[in-house]
Amino acid sequence: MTETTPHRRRRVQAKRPPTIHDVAAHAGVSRGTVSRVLQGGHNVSPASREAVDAAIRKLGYVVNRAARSLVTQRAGSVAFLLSETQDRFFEDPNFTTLLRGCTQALAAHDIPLVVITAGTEAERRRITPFLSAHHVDGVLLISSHRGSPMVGHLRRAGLPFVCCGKPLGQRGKVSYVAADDREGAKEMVRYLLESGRERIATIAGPQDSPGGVERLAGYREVLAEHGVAPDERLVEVGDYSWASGEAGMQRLLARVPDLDAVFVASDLMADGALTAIGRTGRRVPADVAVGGFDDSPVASAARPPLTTMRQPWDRISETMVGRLLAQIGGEGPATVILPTELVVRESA
Amino acid sequence: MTETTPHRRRRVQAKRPPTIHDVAAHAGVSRGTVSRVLQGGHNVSPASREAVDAAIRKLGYVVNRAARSLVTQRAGSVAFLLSETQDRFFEDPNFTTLLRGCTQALAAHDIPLVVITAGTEAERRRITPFLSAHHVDGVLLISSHRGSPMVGHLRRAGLPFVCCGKPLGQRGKVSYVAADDREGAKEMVRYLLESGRERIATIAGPQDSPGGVERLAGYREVLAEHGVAPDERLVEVGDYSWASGEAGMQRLLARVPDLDAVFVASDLMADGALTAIGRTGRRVPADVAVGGFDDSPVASAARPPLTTMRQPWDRISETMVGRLLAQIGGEGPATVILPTELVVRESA
DNA sequence: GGGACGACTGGGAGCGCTCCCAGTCACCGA
DNA sequence: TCGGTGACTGGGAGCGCTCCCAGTCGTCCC
Repeated sequence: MTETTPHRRRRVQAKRPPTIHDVAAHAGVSRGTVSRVLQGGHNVSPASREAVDAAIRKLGYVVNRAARSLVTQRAGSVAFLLSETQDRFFEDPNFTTLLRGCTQALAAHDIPLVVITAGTEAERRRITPFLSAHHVDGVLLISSHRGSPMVGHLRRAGLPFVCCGKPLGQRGKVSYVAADDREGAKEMVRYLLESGRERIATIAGPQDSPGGVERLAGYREVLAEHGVAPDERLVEVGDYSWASGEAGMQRLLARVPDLDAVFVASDLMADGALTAIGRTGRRVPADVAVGGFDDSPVASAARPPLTTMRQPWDRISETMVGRLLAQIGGEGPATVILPTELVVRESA
Repeated sequence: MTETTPHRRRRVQAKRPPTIHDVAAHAGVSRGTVSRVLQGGHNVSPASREAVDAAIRKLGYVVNRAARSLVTQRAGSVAFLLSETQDRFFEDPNFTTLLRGCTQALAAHDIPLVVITAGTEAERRRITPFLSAHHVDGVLLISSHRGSPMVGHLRRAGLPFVCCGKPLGQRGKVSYVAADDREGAKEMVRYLLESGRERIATIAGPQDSPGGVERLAGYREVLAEHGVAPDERLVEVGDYSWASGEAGMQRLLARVPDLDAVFVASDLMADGALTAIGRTGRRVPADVAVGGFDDSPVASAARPPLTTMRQPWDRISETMVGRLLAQIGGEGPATVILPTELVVRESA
C-alpha cells in the first residue's frame, strides 16, 4: 500500500501575517463567523463577536484585500482619473485641493485612491484595459474639456464614474458635481454693480470648458437684468492662465479706457489682470475693481488681495466621492450643483 | 445509492471577463503555458506563444490582479505617501510636479500609484495597518520634516521606501533622492558675487527641513570661500511661504538698507520678497538682485521673472521610482544626489 | 406535543491566478 | 543501444477570503 504523498508545499517564508483561519482558531469559532464579524457582524452572537475582536487585536490581523477582491469581484479602490493635458491640470491650484479632498473623503471609507493620467492617446490606450478589467470599482473623472473620450470608455467598461464639472457635449445621463458657475458669476457682477460700478468688463474662461461658458453667461445675464446694454468690446476670453489674464486686461484697457470694473473668470487670470492694470498707473480698486473666481491661494497672495467667488472644493470632492460610492452600490447617476460664496477682500 | 449533489454554485452573472482558463482553451494549451507567456514567455515554444497571444487579443483578456496578488504575495502597486501637514504640501507647487513625475514613471511599468496622506496622528494610525499588511509593495515617502515618524513605521513593516529629500535626524541607512541643495545654493550666490553684488542677504528655508539647512550652509560656504565676513544681520529664516518671504525681506531691508542682493531659498518666498522690495521703491534688479530656488511656475510669473535654481523634478521622480523598484526587487538602500541648474531670468 | 421559525454556526466550494513537480519528447554522446 | 540532458507542457495544489447550505439550538404558538 503506497502512502499518498500529498505535496505539502507551503512556501517557506519568514512569519506570514495571520489569516482569517488563525483568527478563527484563536477565537474558537469558524472562519465563517470571523468573516461575518469582519463585514459588520450581523447574525453573530455577542460572545463570538467579542472573542473574534479580541483575537484580531491580539494577532494584529488585517484582512487580505487581494483575497477578498478575488471572491467579491470588487477592487476595493477608486481611481482619480485626469483626462486632460498634463500641464493644464497640474498647474491648476484647484487640482491639488480637489485631490486632497477626494483622498480624505475616501480615507474615511478606507478606500485607496489610485491616480491615473490620461492626457494623451497613448496613455488612454494603456489605461483602457486596466479600467475595463475593473481594477478599480469606480472613477472620479477630472476633465475640463468638451467631450472627453474617457466618458465613452468608462460607459463601455460599465464602470461607475462621476465627473468634476459638467461634461460638455455628452449625450445621455452623466453623473457630475459642479459649483454653480452661472449663479456665482451673477453674484459677483451684481456685487460690482451694487458697489456703484458702471462699465464692467469680463475676462472669460475658455469657451470649451463648462466653467468658461457658464460664467460668461452669468455675466451677461445680470447685466441684462439690470438693463445694461451689452457691449462686446468689454468681453475678452482667456484660458485660465496668468498670462492670458494679463494680455486680456491689456486689450480691454486699450479698447475701453474708462472701464471701472472687471470680472475675471479665474484668480490666476485676475492676478495677471492686476499686473496689467498696475502698469497703466490705474489703482485697484479705486480706478478699477477686480473680481476673481475660485478663491485659490493666489487670491489672498495677490496685491491687493482679490475679492472672489469661492468654489466649495471641500464639498465638491466630498459629494463626488459620496455619489461615486452610491453608484458603486447600485444607484443611478445624478447631478449636484453646489453654491459658491462671495469672498470680499480688497480688490473690489 | 444517493447521487452526490455537487453544489455547483457558479455565481450567475452577466458575462464574466475571460480568465486564463478561457485563454488556454482557446489557444489549445494549458493554463500553465498561458501563465508562462504572461510573465515573459520563457520556456515556451514559439508556436504556443503565438497561439496564446492570439487568444489573448481575441478574447480581450486582462490578467486579474487580485488573483495574481493572492498567490505572489505582491500588491502590484506603490504608495505616494504624504507625511506632512496637508496644507504645506498641497500648496507647494513642487508637489504636483513630483506627483506627476512619479505617476508617469510608474505608468511605464504598469504599476498603479496610490495616494495616501499621513499628516495627522489619526491618519497615521489609520494607514499603519494598510502598510504593514503590505497592501502596497513600496512607498515613495514625501516629507520635508525632521524625523518623520513614518520612517520608523515603514522600517518595522519591512516595506521598501525611498524618501524625497534627505530625511533629517534618521539613524541608519535610508534611501533618498535629492537635489544638490548645497551646491545649488553655492552656484546662485557665486553668480550674484560674480555679477558684482557685495552685500548679499539670504532668506533661508525652515531649519528643520533638509533643503532649508543645506541651502543656508551653501550660502555661508561661498561667502567664506570668497573672503566675505559673515554677517548674521543678513540672514532671515522663513517657512517657504509667500508671506514669510515678504516679511523676511521687510526685516532685512529695515536692518541693512544698503544690501544689494538676496538669495531666497524658494521661489514662492522670493515672490514675496519682490513685493516687499517694490514697496520700498527699490528696483529689481537695479538696486537689489533676487535669486530664487526651485524654478516653480511662480518663477516665470513673477515680476520681474525670477532668476532661480532649477530643481530637476523629472529626474528626481524618475530616480525615486527606479530606486524603489530596485529595492522591491531586493536591492539595498541607496542615496542619489542630482545636480541643480541655474536659470537666468531678469531678477538677477 | 409538535411544527414553525429565527438566531446563530460550521465548513465545503470556489474566486483566478502562480508555482512546482512529474512527465514527454527529441537529441546527443558514449 | 542506452542513459543523460534540455526544452517544453499539463495539471494538482493552494494563496486567503466570502458565500451559501445544512445544521443545531431555543422559543413560541397552535
